[in-house]
Amino acid sequence: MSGLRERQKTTRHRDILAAAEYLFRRDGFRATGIEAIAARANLATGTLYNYFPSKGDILLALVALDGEEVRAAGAKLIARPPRDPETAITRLLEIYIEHSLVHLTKDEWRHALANYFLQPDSRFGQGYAALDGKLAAQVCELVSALQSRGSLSPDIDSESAGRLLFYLCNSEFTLFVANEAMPMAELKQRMSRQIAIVMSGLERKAAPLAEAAAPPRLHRRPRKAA
Amino acid sequence: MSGLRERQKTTRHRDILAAAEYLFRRDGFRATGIEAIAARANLATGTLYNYFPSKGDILLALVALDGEEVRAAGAKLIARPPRDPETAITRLLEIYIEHSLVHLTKDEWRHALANYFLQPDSRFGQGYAALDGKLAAQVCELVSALQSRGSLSPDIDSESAGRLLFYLCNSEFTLFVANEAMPMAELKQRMSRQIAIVMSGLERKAAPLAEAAAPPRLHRRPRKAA
DNA sequence: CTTCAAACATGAGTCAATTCATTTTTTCGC
DNA sequence: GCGAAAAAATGAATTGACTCATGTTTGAAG
Repeated sequence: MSGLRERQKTTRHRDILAAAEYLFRRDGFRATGIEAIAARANLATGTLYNYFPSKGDILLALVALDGEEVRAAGAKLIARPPRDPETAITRLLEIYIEHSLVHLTKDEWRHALANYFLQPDSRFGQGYAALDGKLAAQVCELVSALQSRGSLSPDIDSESAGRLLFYLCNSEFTLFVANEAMPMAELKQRMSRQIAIVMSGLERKAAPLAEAAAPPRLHRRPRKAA
Repeated sequence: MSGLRERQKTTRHRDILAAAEYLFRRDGFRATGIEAIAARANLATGTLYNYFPSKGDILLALVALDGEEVRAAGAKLIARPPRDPETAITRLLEIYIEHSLVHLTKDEWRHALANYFLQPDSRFGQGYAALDGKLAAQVCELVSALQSRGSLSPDIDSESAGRLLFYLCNSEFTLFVANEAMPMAELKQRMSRQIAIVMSGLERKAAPLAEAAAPPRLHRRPRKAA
């Protein structure tokens, strides 16, 4: 492909995101006008729309960038997870929520969530959904790893368990974001209580003697159909 | 209180909601203009804003009405819950999701969620949050009832467990709503898998021999009332 | 039955995101 | 290089939710 055009395109893409990142954080999403972003990125408002289909999509693109960082951080933990399974899960989910406010404010998260629901099928909406999917998959992966290491009962569908844990995290995060006043400590506390409950369902039943007498009732579920 | 004015106020309130309900469903939330709602309710656009602070708040008010119905339906089930605890929980959550599409479309739910995030602190945003809270509380109540009936382990915080179950439902519902194509059957299936996992953490541990060291009061088993 | 203040209704006006017809720039075959 | 086609840039026009200055109705005191 032609060099100049491609390069300018990427440059402008970056410029827009950088301008938006700065202004959204400084003035808030709502108060930041498209014109201001365009001006800061040295282009006309109309031009901006050649790069992003809407203001909301710019924000979702920023969230996606952030998400990629989180995914990488999570992957590191999964590579060498803590021994205690509950600690391992808790750590992973804490990585997610702790990272969440590094580059984005609660205001931005609220608007990102709103914009996702407004256009879940747009290119950037799908990007957001895909990100969520990747993180959920990461939790599933960790559960699976803990199972094959023998720390968790192998009888449970790691897919469902991972989803459950991720959605627990997500729901509490959502609540956290909707309440400007809630401190992160409270979010963590609420999360850890629920993690504990899930883990008690996932842990290897510590009743070796009884198992011989009464076979455990396994909650076997049909495998997810592709 | 003054009769005429109060009555006219309630009437108009109702008229607006009725008009919006009709138009949102027929044309979609976005395509429905404020002017159209106002016209159908026989008032000027400006007047409408004396009753609802924004278009989104009208939708949230509709959701709240719907939510009240769901709460009532849930209360009935709680009054006489199925014997099997997993069935009881599943039924309650299914009531929620089945009811969800009776009066509202996925499009409306998407916009309702978006509007909630845009204004979680507005009067109607808080109303939405309160509704969520009430439903979550209902699940907690059911868990608690199942505990005192002896169907579930009494050692678990019913508050956290209820929240966990409700959020599981909510998260999957959210996914369902974001994917126009997903059928309700898939939503139910995903939900039931995760419910199963949570329940295995809540159920009375069925390992009597191995639990010798555990506090004896765990083994109290009241007869089920006939 | 008047009168007045408060509450309510009105619709033209404002504001900001998005679109679009037009102009400018880039690419590429010759 | 040169001209036409394609791609990108532009900012004025559009759109639709929301506001506000103004006019109208209501309820109660005198």
